Amino acid sequence: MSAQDLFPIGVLSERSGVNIETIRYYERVNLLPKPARSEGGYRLYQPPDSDRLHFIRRARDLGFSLDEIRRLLDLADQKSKSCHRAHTIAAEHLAEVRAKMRDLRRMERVLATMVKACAQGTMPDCPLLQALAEAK
Amino acid sequence: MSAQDLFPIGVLSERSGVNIETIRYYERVNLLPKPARSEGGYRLYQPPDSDRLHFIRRARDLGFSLDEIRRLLDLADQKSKSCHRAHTIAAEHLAEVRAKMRDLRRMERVLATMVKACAQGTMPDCPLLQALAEAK
DNA sequence: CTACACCCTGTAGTAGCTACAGACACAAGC
DNA sequence: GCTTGTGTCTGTAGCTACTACAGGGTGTAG
Repeated sequence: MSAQDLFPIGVLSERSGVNIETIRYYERVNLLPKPARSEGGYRLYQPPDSDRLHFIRRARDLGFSLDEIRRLLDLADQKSKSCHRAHTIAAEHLAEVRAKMRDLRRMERVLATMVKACAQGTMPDCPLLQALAEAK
Repeated sequence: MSAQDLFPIGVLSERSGVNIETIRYYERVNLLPKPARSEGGYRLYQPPDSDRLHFIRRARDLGFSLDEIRRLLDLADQKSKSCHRAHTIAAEHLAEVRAKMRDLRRMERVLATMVKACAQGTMPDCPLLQALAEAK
């Protein structure tokens, strides 16, 4: 890795689409390694940092928590990539995503009904507010 | 409202299924009015507080933010219940819920594919980790 | 009188950032 | 050499919606 490959945080931010503050945050919580520094104290990154940040971003987009991502990165760092453990993490996360989808579907149905009832009526009392007030 | 209707926070908590700490938190952020106090400084609630808390809980279950709930409660407090504004709040929230559902569906598809690929293979490199590492 | 459950305030922690303040670094132009 | 502008630094505080204490007072049953 030659010195020409080094770039400051602003460049990393632009390349990855990740906020500068967020990059520093990831460093603080040990998702990104502490990079080299210039004489003036500026962080100097290398292409592998960019790859790692892309990995993080992609996993975030898929809803993985930072803790899950940390574990996935640890696995990716190992030469003997533990497919099994990665599978477990992803499968558990998938189950959570599906659970959240069920929750949202339930909410969506109730909300849609309420909004519809409210749209129709010039009723004495707002049916939407009444529905919320009703005991479960 | 007679004095016999008064009950302490623990009873309110049990009746509503809302944590005691959470009830105090709701008071602090002005979702619940400051209740009367006993001589010893204990909070003393009345049935309307219970209704209000049920309203909050139901709205929370539907994913409304505390800020949205505050506005809904304000509307519900008015005699001339503004159906129109309540409708707007709920419709916007419904749109957010649907947006979140779309996000989750997208995640779900990708995750399901990744998990499946990983389950099958005893491949040289974990396809799940590779998929995460790939540039978008 | 002593347990004991209940309640009080105030503060700090959680996730995942984001937004400063106040200072230093560095390059370009005059 | 100096100024201007942009980039970066650290450290801290803010956001949502709670939750979890610590360290104390209250109220009642035996």
